[in-house]
Amino acid sequence: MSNAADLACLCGKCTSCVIYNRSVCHVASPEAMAQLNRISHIRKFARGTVIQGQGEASDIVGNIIEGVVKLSSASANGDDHIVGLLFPSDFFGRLFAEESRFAYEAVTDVTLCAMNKSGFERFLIDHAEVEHEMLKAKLDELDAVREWAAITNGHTTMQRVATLLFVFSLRSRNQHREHGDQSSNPVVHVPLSRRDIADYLGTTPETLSRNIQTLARAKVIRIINAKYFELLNAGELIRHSGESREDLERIAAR
Amino acid sequence: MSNAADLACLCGKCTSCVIYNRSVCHVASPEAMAQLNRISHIRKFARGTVIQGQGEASDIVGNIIEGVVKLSSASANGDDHIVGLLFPSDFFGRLFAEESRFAYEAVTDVTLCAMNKSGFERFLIDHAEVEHEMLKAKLDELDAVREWAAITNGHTTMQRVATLLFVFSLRSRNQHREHGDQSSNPVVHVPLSRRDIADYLGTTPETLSRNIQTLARAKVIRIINAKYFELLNAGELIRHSGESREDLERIAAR
DNA sequence: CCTGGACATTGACAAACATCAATGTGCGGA
DNA sequence: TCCGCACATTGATGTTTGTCAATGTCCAGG
Repeated sequence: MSNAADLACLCGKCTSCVIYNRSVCHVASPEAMAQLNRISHIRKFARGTVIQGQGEASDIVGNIIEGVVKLSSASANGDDHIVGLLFPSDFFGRLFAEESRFAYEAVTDVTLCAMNKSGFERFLIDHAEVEHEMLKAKLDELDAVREWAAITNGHTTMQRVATLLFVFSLRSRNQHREHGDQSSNPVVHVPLSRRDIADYLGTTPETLSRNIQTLARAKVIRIINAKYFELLNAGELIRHSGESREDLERIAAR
Repeated sequence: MSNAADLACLCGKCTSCVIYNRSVCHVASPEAMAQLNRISHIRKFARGTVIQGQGEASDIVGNIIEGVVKLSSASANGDDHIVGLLFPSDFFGRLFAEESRFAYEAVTDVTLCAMNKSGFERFLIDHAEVEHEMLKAKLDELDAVREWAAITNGHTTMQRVATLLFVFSLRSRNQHREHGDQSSNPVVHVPLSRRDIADYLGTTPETLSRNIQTLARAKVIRIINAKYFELLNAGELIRHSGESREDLERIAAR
């Protein structure tokens, strides 16, 4: 991809990058930052693109600047499960392994701050302070994955659906208000298809749909269209999730 | 615990430690190893002991030398879920966080190579090669947790039970043979109670028991007692798991 | 503007699972 | 050795969920 290189540093200096403060880059020294600027370049992927296939050799890593990426695992019998979602500022790719155990697929159009994997690995070994930050980020991610596993494991489908909707509502807080009206109800944007949501929650599109419609009939949410919901009654949604508000906020925070 | 300090270095030099080759320690330089010897000490916990409570301040970390530790998360409504199991050579505790999101409980009698958390954190920052190894270990763990989540998520209880039994059979391979007879069937040791297994698999003790009995009636396994099974037909067990043998071996490997 | 195809919803039914209750089993302490 | 208690198993039953099939809806491309 020759024009990928042309796009290098489109983000300007890393310090003006929109995800700078939330990504591991922010601990890099000026010298390190200059090197990051050299080895990174902006790449864009259209919705639906498999950026990295399951079991494929892994050669690209980086940070997500815009969009959502799903991490999925397909079992032998054909059905696949989404084991993670990556949002802006999340690190993308599998460091220090020959191949990736999971497929990475763009769920929306995605903009990536991409780097050559082995190049970034060398960078990390030379810059212990960034590697240290990476370790901390991965420890947080480990907690988050385990927490999500605990939720999908022992809860009813309704509880999972409510949890997902509320967590997404917290994530898109202040991002979407209908007509910019601050006094109207929050609008929740879930950029996944029903099938993807179902795979993420460990259920089927049919069961998922029934639960969403039940919440709508109970006037907890209003379905604007397939990917947008108006949150009518946050308290009821929390009640349906079976989690405490604090737990939900912690889950949304990462 | 005054006699804990007395037990320091009971394992002799770290290089002769039974888990040395599998733990992060093996990349430490002689100087680093000497320091590890100074800050670590052996601690033992009886079966059932909560080594660290959920949400408690985290001040102890280390490697598991012997025994099994469960990592669990209790939700507001009372039921708790096991989000991980730790075996010998696995790292114990939550680095670089004020408190632990999960409870750590000794499932069997446990021997730990324990260190003060902040002491080990300082050690890691001074020894980038060990921190690098820790990062690699945590990346592997992340893959493993996601893989396990994919299994518990979208499979039937029978598939999960078969998967667990087969993975444990691979882990205890060559460890248990009835009467030392190498030609007899493998003996699988599952050191968890039915409730713990159920919590780990996201089901109930009753459903779990029914599935185990079904496997026994089908002569896939023989129940020796509650925690020991003889593996009569590995191929059938794999078939019931719905996974490929390679996937199961990878899961068992970590 | 119309149309085709992908996606979402709804319905009917069967299978899997949780729950409640009772019975069986094995282990450790008196 | 016996007893009591925790744990495991079994049974009966109702709920939840997956599956199969049909219908409805939305959007992009002609």
